[in-house]
Amino acid sequence: MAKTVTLPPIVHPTLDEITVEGVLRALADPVRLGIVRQLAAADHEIACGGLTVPVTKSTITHHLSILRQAGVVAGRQEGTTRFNSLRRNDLDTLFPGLLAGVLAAPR
Amino acid sequence: MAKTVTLPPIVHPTLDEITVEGVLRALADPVRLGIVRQLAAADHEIACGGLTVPVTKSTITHHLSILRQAGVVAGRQEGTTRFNSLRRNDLDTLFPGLLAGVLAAPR
DNA sequence: CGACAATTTCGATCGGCGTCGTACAATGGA
DNA sequence: TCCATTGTACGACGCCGATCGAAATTGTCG
Repeated sequence: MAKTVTLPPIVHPTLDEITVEGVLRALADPVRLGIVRQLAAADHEIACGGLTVPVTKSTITHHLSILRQAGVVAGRQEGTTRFNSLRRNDLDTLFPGLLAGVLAAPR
Repeated sequence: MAKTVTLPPIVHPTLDEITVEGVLRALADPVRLGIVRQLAAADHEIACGGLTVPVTKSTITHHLSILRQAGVVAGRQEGTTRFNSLRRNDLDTLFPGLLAGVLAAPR
């Protein structure tokens, strides 16, 4: 059998668990905003190691955890690699225009 | 004489001085988010004392200062009273949809 | 099995920020 | 002139979060 999912499943908040304040807090950090921008620019998944950020790996893990708990980012496990993607549809549903407005900012 | 403007003029950032991260940081606080919601709901100016928030006066002053420095709120002095209003047009110009998305949130 | 690679977890540190109370300044009216 | 009202300035305190390094977990490949 090829099924080897021993890792604890990654938990994501459901739509009704996502709060606007949580999302704003998650986005209100330069490192996390950079991560979100990279995920939005390349509209495919990106592994932790594929992110360009000026912090260590463990700090990246911390930021991704916050982004996931806030409902901004989704994570998918594949082997030892974790692929991250923007929950664009969900965010657009809850807070239409928010993400677009943030990403429209030149800087 | 009726003209008595001796107070230091309130400074507001110009459009090119407003950053998305500054705005997000300003909005990422429950008290400040409440203030913004009140200003948005009543689309007229509100004095500091007219805001309903669970903190002391001096803390309100602090939060309004942050909101003003971030470019979210504009202040206008009239006598001893300071009237505050949302810089809705400016924010919509810089980050179209952001404010709408935030205000669309049920909670 | 053993080595390596990807990521997480843990513990510790350190700075920033939200909060308050008090004192202070400015304005307008009695 | 004196006082009430409105808001600001300042100092202090406590807590949360961003950061790092080291150790642990998990999976893959020889």
